[in-house]
Amino acid sequence: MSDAMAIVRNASEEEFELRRGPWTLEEDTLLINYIACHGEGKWNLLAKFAGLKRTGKSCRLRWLNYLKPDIKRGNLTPHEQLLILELHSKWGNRWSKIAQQLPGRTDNEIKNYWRTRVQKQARKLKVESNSQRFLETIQCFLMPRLIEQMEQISSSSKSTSQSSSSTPTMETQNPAISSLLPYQASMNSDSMTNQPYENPSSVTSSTICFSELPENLQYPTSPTHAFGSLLNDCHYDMEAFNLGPMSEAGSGDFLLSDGQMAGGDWTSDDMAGTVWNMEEFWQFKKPEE
DNA sequence: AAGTAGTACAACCGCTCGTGC
DNA sequence: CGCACGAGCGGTTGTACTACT
Repeated sequence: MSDAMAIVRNASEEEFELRRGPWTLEEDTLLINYIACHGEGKWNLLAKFAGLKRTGKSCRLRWLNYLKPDIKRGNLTPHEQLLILELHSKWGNRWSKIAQQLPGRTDNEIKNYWRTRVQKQARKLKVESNSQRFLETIQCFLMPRLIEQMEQISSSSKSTSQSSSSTPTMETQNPAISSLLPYQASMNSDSMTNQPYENPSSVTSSTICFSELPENLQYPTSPTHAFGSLLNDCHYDMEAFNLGPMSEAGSGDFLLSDGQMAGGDWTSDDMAGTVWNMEEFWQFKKPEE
């Protein structure tokens, strides 16, 4: 059927018309109530018994991506963006696997983020989004800038807030994340030590300012090139960065320090305003054709 | 204010995988 | 082994919203 929004008739299976398109409040309520009473699973039967004129597939998707109580709304924090970049460099388009490391975020959301923001910039740069060159660009520029931004948030919050938050941290929310932190011991930045991360709630605006990038910044010909030119003043331990293809799990993975992960409520509304501005970032000089 | 372009994201589709018979 | 079915995954599309002219 060419008309994607057409009503599907399948008389052999259903005596009613299957609904498609946006969910209504009534449908959402039906689905929520049914799952509250009977739990998830058996989606086709669920759709039938809940009185929903939807496919089981559709119900499952609606629940997992939108209605589930622990779904986190709002912009991705710098920490989450960094984690996505890191995990994607490791696992590729394994969105569900990546989503498992970001509590409250769905694979769909992460996929959308990657396609609409990251890949779009790759296209602008005429860099193949899955190429080694693009991977290097991410590693050499995006990740350090995100780390720097998180560092700024950290130091800012330390100076303005001494109260420790009782809000669950990313680490405590998801033990899997804390297990992904071999990187912490390698980061030599003064504020990248293992100090507990304070609640950054005092930070209300922390959009990365990429105007700090050198005006004549060249597209990196190598990771070393990029780090050397950009991060000499940033106190990063270059040895700590695994600048290789990052495709293998294990030692040397580029991961966040414990201090970055713990203590801060990265999910707070304040942090939701910390949209990492990709457009500003990509202002550096495009590679020669 | 209106039209247009760009963006974000919800939803759908096709495919694969696992399981039970 | 092969089939049917449910579940899940990644890719793609449609559209509402926003920014820009």
